[in-house]
Amino acid sequence: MRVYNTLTRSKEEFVPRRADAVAMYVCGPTVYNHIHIGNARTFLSFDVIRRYLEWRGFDVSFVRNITDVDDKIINRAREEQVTAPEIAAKYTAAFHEAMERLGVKAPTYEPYATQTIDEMIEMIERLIEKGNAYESGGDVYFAVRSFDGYGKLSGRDVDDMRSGARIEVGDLKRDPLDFALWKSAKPGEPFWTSPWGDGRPGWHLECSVMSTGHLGETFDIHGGGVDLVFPHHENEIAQAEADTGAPFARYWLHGGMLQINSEKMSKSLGNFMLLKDVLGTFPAPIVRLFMLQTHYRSPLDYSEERLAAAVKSYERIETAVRNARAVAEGAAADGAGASASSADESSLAEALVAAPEDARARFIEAMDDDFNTAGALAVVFDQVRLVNSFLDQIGSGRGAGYSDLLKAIIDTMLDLLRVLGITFAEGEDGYPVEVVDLAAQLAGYGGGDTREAVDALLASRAAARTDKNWGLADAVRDGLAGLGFVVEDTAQGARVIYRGQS
RNA sequence: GGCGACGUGGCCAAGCGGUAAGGCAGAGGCCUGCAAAGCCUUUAUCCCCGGUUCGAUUCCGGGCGUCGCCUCCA
Repeated sequence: MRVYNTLTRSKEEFVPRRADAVAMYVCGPTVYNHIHIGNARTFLSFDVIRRYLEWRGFDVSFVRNITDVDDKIINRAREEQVTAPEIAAKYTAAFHEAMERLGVKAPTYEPYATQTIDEMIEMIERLIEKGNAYESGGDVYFAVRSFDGYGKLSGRDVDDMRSGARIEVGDLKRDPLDFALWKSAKPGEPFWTSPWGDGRPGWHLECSVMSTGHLGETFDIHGGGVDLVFPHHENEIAQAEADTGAPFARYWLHGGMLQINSEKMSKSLGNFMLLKDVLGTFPAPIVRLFMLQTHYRSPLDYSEERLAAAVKSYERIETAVRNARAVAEGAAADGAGASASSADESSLAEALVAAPEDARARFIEAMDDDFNTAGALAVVFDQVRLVNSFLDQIGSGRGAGYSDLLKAIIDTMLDLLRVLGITFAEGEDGYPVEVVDLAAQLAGYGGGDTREAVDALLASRAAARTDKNWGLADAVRDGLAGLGFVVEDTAQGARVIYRGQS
């Protein structure tokens, strides 16, 4: 398995510190607002990485924090005239709900900054003791120049940065590059008691403390969006490595930005779409498919057109699964044996036999190469075409004998898609009540059950078609279409797919 | 200005030394009462210019263009 490591700017063989386990940390949200779809992309990327590592047999410890103390939270609380903890609680809950809706697995540990204050204070004390930090007017700063490796992650030279850094009048820093570990509290701000007076931790510190706290020194993977490389991750490294003297994280993985009109989506630019709103229009599997068709490190442009295209490709998979299942189940019911009736059919059958193992191998090959989800999806679509071609070849009613083969390939496809967190709803109903009226009108249905109504409509359409009463047959189909149903005539008879009203 | 990434068919996107996966869209054909779904066929001087190589989309240099970080940001 090879992964791109920002630290070395190259793809490296991935060797976790323990052969059978992976310790990974991903920077979680600062809970001052709903997360937008760009934030979601990063969480999704690392969710897939985590799922893949688990699928490959690693015991994954996945830590993702909640930063619930920060200037932005305080500002937001002021705006909304509530307390900072109320803001944090509100958006933490919203974050959890959104992650669940997106199908992002819950982390193994989810530490909160406000519950780690003691540990942070302890780290600051150690850093002061070692000469890497100093107190100044109630604040504590990290002395960037006291740490040799500063800039190694982002490829910066401390002296180059100096010219660009601004020095504010009355700054308490000794060096403009120094960053705050502890900020003294201003009136009305939340605070904790510390050896340097009442205050709160600076950004960056919580991640160093919480990651090493749960995963130990020199854990395997540290992830986040590329925009966190500097200064956030650079500072995390400085704090943690100055403290422990050991390497902080071994592989630094960074996700590319989600863009809109080729421009980074961000809250400060105001060009963002909230995840919860996007999920209101496009279900989680669609959003995942849309995002995973691009490599996680590449920029990805958001557009509704592309989401709509993802709907079509999702339906392509869904249809293949449904068709294969229908044939496999019908065949199993027949119980009769069958032999290939043509050369094409038998060569396709051979390909089908090899398909599950072949797909798995190619999927692994793609994912082992820095989590190439786009390549992995191509493998799935290849299986889709294989299955469809086969179904096309064997034609109607002759699936017998191929039932197990079809089931095996479908199971494999679904298994691979599950690694990407892309799932399919099973046997949902939720038909609109209007079908009952439609059935009363067109099929003489007298009951009140939506499923029965649909069955009655299909039965009346089948009868109409036998009588070549195309007018009635089409009226039924059009009526159902108006309610969000697609009618498909298959070898096993007519079938209805509910796509919802739109 | 400093650091970094990227530029592949109509749109999106893998591949990264032996002339190009996949998705969406388009065209033609098959199937269908008509559809839907599906199958088959079909669409690429891989941004430009040099260089290395038997051979480059793939490596190196230069150019042009787009984007990110350098301030809060996933």
